[in-house]
Amino acid sequence: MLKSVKISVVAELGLRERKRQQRRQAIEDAAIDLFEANGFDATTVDDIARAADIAPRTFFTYFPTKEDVVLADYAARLDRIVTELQQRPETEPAWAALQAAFATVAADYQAQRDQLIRRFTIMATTPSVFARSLQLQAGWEDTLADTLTRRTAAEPNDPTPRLHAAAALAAMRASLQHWLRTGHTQPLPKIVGAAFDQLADGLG
Amino acid sequence: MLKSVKISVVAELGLRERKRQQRRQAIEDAAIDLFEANGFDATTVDDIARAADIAPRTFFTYFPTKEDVVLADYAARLDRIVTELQQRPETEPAWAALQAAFATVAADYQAQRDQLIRRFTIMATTPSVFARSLQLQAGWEDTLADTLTRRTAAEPNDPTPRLHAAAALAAMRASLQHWLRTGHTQPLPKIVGAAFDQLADGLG
DNA sequence: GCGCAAGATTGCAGCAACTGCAAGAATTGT
DNA sequence: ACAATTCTTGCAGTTGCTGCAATCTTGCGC
Repeated sequence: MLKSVKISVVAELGLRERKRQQRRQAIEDAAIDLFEANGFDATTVDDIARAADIAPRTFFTYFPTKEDVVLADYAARLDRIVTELQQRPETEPAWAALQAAFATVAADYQAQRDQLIRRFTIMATTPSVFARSLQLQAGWEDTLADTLTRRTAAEPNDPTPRLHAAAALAAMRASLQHWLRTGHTQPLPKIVGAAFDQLADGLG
Repeated sequence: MLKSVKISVVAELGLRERKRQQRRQAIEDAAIDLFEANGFDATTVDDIARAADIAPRTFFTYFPTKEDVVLADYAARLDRIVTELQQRPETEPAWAALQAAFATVAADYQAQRDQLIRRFTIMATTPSVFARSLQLQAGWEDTLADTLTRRTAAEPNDPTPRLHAAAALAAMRASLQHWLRTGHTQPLPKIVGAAFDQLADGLG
């Protein structure tokens, strides 16, 4: 009976898939706890496996690298931005559309504040994790640039979309850093909005 | 006699230092050749050591990671930018000063075209090298933001200098990518200048 | 020139991330 | 209940990178 309730609520996921998600969550939780307690580098994959009650080998069927545990839902975030971007009216200028898309992500961040701060803190203090996040962001830049190129019907080699994408990500990154440094007192969407405005108005 | 000539020309470096630089160069050359021939990942440090005629262990007294061979003089480049930036008149607006500083680096790049293209090509096709370069650039961003903060006498928590630094690096990166993609036909300084202008004029 | 101090190279042993492979266990549809 | 599919796991191996201690090379004062 419990089962039938769950199934009806959870949109009919098989036992397999449900277990998989549970396990993934268990690994994440165990890993983040260990990273906070002992530091990222001092925590081995074997440690995580022990804490999450799986075989060490199994870890790598859930995450490609140790770093990716910290950045678990980065990929989903990009999808979100691209979707928002594509839903913006075609007549809107590229930069305004970007600003709107990033505003929703900033709101997401703000809503999941505590979750994210734990992860960002690990990221900010662990070079290898930080490097991995930059690598993922570079992938975002490519995708965003492509999306903008298509949106604005620019020539394939026009550098403008890429510059827009790069500037937007830079604004987001600078804003996040400022948000964390100032103890996340101001609301993140406001900071991000201000950064975008500053770039829109020109830096000269 | 050859020796005495060399010494007088090379500003009197000791035998020790000269040998060190030769060896470093030998490692770099051997490594880049192997990377191009077989790919970065398929080349082991042992391979490089063998080709450069050193012990494997010695490699790591010259380069902290395998990736750093490809990015050998990245650090020197940052010094260059910061020095240029500090020599700009204090009255000049921050963005204009940044533009001038990056213009000289763009000219350097253009001058060392062939050398750099080999390295950039490896970088662009090897995720781990690319990640490492982003990591180094993040360090630049910190240094540049600090320099600008001091220059403009901004409050320590003012996000503007960081935004400027991030935007400048984004412009440089986007320009470089465009330069490479278009077969480095246009002069790099021109591309970089245009990107800076675009940001100066505003993206709105 | 000679010998001693400083610095560089090297070999060894070891750790940890990650991979391919194949055997065994669980889950699924019938 | 059985067969097919998929997932977990153990094993063995590769590679990057590190600390340490021995050995060799260079620099320098005499």
